[in-house]
Amino acid sequence: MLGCTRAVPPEEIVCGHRKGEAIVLRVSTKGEYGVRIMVDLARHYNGRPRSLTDIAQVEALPLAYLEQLVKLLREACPSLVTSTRGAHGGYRLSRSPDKITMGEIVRVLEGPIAPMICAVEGDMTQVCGFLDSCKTKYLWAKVRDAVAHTLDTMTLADLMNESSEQDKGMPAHFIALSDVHVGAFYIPKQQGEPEVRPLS
Amino acid sequence: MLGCTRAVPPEEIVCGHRKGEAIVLRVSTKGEYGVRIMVDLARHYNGRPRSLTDIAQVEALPLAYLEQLVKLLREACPSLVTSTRGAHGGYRLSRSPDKITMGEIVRVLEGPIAPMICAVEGDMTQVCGFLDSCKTKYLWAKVRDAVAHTLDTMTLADLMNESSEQDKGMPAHFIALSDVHVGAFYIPKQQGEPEVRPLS
DNA sequence: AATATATCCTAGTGAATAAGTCGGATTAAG
DNA sequence: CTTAATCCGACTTATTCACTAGGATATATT
Repeated sequence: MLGCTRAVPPEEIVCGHRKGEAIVLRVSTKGEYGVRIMVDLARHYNGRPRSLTDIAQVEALPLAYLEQLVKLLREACPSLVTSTRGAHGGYRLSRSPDKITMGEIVRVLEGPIAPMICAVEGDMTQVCGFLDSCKTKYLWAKVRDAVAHTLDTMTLADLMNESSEQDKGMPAHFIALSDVHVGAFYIPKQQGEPEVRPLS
Repeated sequence: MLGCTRAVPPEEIVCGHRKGEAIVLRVSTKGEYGVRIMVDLARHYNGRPRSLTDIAQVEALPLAYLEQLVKLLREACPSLVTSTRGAHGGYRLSRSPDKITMGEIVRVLEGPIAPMICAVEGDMTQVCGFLDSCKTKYLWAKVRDAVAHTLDTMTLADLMNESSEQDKGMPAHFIALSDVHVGAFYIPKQQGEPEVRPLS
């Protein structure tokens, strides 16, 4: 249901990612697409294994790239998805959605949460001998903990239920510094009919 | 007092940034060095203007690069630093440290806070017409708000006072996923004596 | 058995960004 | 009038990102 790829030469229009947009604390497409995969799998939790081909088509994302991401999800310890090979194969969540936190997913896909490597999760005293005199350490550690807390207290099941209340306005008590407006959307060229018809 | 540059070919050792380290929600050197400049200026708040040459030497960062960053701080509206040109010139904070939030600094240096552009600060409804069916929007918006709240509720003055209590152990209730160990540090080759003697 | 449809695996690649570098112009203090 | 500083913009290089390519293997259906 989503049209959000990066490789869009003609019009350069995407959803979660676009080129040349200067924002901070970015999550790469690995994290974005990987979370999408997990949401899709959660949606089909009780059912036959779901193929990546289907996910790629519905989300309008490149299949070969998703294969790399799902590999990370499968090889994680403990694993997040299980696969069945062959025809009618596909992927399933290896646990129920309420047993999977978003922090787990994001860390598997993107690595530890840290604004910079001297503020990586866990013990930091080994990282930089200067840290005693480094006031900025405290700042980045606080940012890291805020993000980690947000991700670790939300499960995949929580996310599935959180689709309605956000529509009636977020708090939005922070200053809007950006002014992004996109008027059209990328429709991947497919051999058949595109089943997504965005913003006509 | 710090040795933390990126361009370190021989040994590849830095503080806040190192190459090839897979972490998520990264802040670039622009943000890191820029915050350092502000901390330095806050430390010298009541005094003669402080030259970038001095800051570059003390922090062991490239002067020409810092010039680009301080330009952002100066041209911001409202401005964060003011400059006086000529000999014995330099920079000063344009406000007292308790009137400057870390959020303001980071946004000036790095742009709006957003894990991805469809979760940029402010109104998001224009960004993606698919968002109704996009569960992941809620996740990234929450991450963004957590970061923004952390940065917006901390002033530069707060950061100056926060050097002691962090030493006696952070909460550290999050899982350590990384295991970063650095044994040595970069000492920039200077013509004279290096006044920083790290970890010897 | 053959075919179609999946997962699985490793390299490679082009574009974009990050992180500086370089050369010079302007301004003011001593 | 020399020195030390800010100011400015173009250029460069390394790294990372976001894929693409080309297969090998496994299994359900015909």
